[in-house]
Amino acid sequence: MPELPEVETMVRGIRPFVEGRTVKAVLRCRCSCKPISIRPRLELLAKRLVGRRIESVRRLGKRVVLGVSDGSAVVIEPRMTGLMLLSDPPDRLHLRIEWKFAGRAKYNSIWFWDRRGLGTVRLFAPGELERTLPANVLGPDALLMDAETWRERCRKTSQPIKVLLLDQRKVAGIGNLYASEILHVAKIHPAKAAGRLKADEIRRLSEATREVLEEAIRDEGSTLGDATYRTALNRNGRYQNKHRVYGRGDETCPTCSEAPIRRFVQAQRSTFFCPVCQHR
DNA sequence: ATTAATGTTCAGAA
DNA sequence: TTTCTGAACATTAA
Repeated sequence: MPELPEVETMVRGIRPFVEGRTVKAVLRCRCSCKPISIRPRLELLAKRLVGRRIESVRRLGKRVVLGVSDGSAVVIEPRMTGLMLLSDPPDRLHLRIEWKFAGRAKYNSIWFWDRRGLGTVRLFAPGELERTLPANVLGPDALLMDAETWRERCRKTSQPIKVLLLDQRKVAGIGNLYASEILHVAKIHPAKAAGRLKADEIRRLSEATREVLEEAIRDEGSTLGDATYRTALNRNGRYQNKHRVYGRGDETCPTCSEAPIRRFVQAQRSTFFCPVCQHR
């Protein structure tokens, strides 16, 4: 499930083989499943991109953005199971789009692979991305948040802090897995109202967010047992080995060794926490 | 064999 | 305005 660390890993993985290169072709991969959402349709997308250079590869929240030489931008949204790959997809059946580049390097293509097919690919005209995703739609990046920004974002809301962490308008990049991990490190109960967090809880939240996300990036993200996330070069992430609570219901808390991790549902998603470390 | 669960985003309802 | 629910989809486990 690509969240900030996984998307950052994809971006860093493909960047050296994409930036500065000219698009030679954009191809639909043969795939018997329902087609994913591509706007404009693939033939038109190809026409707009072929012959142009990709000047930048960056991450916007949980999205991958390819900056094109004419000022337009390709935005890839992996959602649940989407991956950006340089080679070796988990299977060929769910390859969706291939971008081919002119010239010869170690890798001359990138692919968007997506098993469930909930991912999307969109071309934004110059300036359109800034208009479509203004600050009130996409909050500040989780890695750039300081304690003061956290305080402002959490103000005056009864939203449980775990639910707030998932709200991309409040803060961009955190998903279900890292929300549980961050709150455990910060020692904050996931159901606590964000607006009632004390100053030192806000400080811990700010520090835990950076700590968890940066370490997860160093470990190239989390590859769960039944999930399909891999790096651009078909490696497993390693951060799953360091998960403290996510997916560890009934296991003893690694921090206090005093209680089993508990699972409950918030906003229709699983939340994991330690009732001792994260009291009240 | 059917059903639930998985977790991100958006449309539409409350 | 804000908050919530269901749908999009494919696969696996129960």
